[in-house]
Amino acid sequence: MTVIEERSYIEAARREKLAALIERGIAPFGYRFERSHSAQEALEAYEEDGVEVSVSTAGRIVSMRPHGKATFVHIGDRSGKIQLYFRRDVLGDDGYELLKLFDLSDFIGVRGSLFRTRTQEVTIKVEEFQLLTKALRPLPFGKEDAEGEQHGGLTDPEMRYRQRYVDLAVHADVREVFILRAQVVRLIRQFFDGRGFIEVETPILQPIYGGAAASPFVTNHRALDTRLYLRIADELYLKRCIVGGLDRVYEIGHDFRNEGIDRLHFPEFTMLEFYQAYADYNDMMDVLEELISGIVEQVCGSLRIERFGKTFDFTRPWRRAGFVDLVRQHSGVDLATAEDGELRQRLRDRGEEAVDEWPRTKLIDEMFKTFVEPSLVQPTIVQDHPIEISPLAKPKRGNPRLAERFELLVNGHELANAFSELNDPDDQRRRFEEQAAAREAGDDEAHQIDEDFIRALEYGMPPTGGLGLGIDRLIMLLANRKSIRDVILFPTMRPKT
RNA sequence: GACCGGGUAGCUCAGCUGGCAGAGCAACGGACUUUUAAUCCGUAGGUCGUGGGUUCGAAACCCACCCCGGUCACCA
Repeated sequence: MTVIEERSYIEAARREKLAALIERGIAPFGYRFERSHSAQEALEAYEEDGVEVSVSTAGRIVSMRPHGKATFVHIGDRSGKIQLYFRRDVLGDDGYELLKLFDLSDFIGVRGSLFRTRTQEVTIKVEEFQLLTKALRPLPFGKEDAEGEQHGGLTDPEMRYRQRYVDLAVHADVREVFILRAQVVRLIRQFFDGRGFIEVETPILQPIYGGAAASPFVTNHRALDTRLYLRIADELYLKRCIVGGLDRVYEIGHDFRNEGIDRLHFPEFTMLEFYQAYADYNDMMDVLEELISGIVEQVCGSLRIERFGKTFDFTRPWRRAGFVDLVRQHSGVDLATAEDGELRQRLRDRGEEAVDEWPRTKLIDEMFKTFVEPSLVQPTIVQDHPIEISPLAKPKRGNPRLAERFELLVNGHELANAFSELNDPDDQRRRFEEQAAAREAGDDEAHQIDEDFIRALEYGMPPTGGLGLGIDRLIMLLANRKSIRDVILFPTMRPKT
């Protein structure tokens, strides 16, 4: 009893109804219900007045308008909403009285026939109904007026992320984002399966992390008494698959990077990586264009899409531009000849601080991010990065100071990164050693030396093109969402104390 | 990590220069058989993020802390 007294008066009222239901022998948490139609299907099944169409459907009560001896209720499922009409003279006194024990958010199942109300809304005239689940907490359903304007509802971002189930239950457009996400992932799998790729799963817990420049999460395996890292990329294991003769592989999975959180970054995110033997980075550009333009067209119905108040055109071919050329055009600096001091000065002029501690690799990267990235709105392939910032890519044919690498940028954000994969084990060892030296010098995001990976390359890896694509950022673009958290179902939050 | 903004009823929010903690929706009771932000009458509902301080008096002012958002930093 004290427990109930400590609850809010609203929950207490629902608990009282729960008790009243049990007293009447009604199970408040049902087992199943046979539906003949979803809400949407029921709306479509209506023919005309006088034609009897009987339907059984179920859903959550999202609005209720009692009028004495008749009551209007809307229930919703994933397909949409439908109105129910309960009449005392149809359901009998006892049956109709039961409605008073129902609340917003309860799940019910109904059977009845379709008709149109005076206001022309297709509605089920309920002949039988049953409670399927009693909700003990109310969902904050707002109200929608005639103009479709929302009143009330749920806006607190903290609750929307912490209790995503509430956000989903209340906002159809949030459900749409995750339905779209599932559709995109399905299209990706179809794309690669249709091209002779096989989907593989590589370790998430790794004794040595690599394949990107990032800080890892560290954990411990008790039985092996060993330190393990959560992967920051799939890359090095997928290339081992190529060494082993799998020829074309892809993986869709989570990578983990122990970094800050902002609109574009989240420590646990979804990456697609694929590797194709006997291909180079030019082939990867074609594959990527085909993949992305195909998804955009199938999901959005057009290659030109309006997002974030801009128009993006994914019609092939996309613009292609050289990394060094772009930096020269936007900053006047030639990375081939510029000294570190000049780069530092240019960045300092742009308000960057702490530039004195940055190694050259970081300076190059920042030059691009600061001067070039914001201006690349339309899909752009940026290619041929300086080799020192690309330790896993082959040198460019004809210019060994550059790497056969490209990134796809859309709306000033990196979406994908690809190489002609470095397959010379001695060169790979030298690159790792440079990385190790950088680590010594304090760059704790530089690669560790992965001896097993080098050994794999020594057995011989065919020429291979590889690519990584951030799924979350792709979904953000397609779903028109500004924050990566809006495309992740349950974003980790700091625990409440 | 730094700075800015926020945390008040179940939800959305107001609360001025310190003076009895409010509204709409939701809830509860009543009326109402085609309503749809239903309407009408009535009732109840609060650890004002937490802990200290100033004051006759603090939701408001001061200090510390917690949580969220944004910007920056970090982050290919």
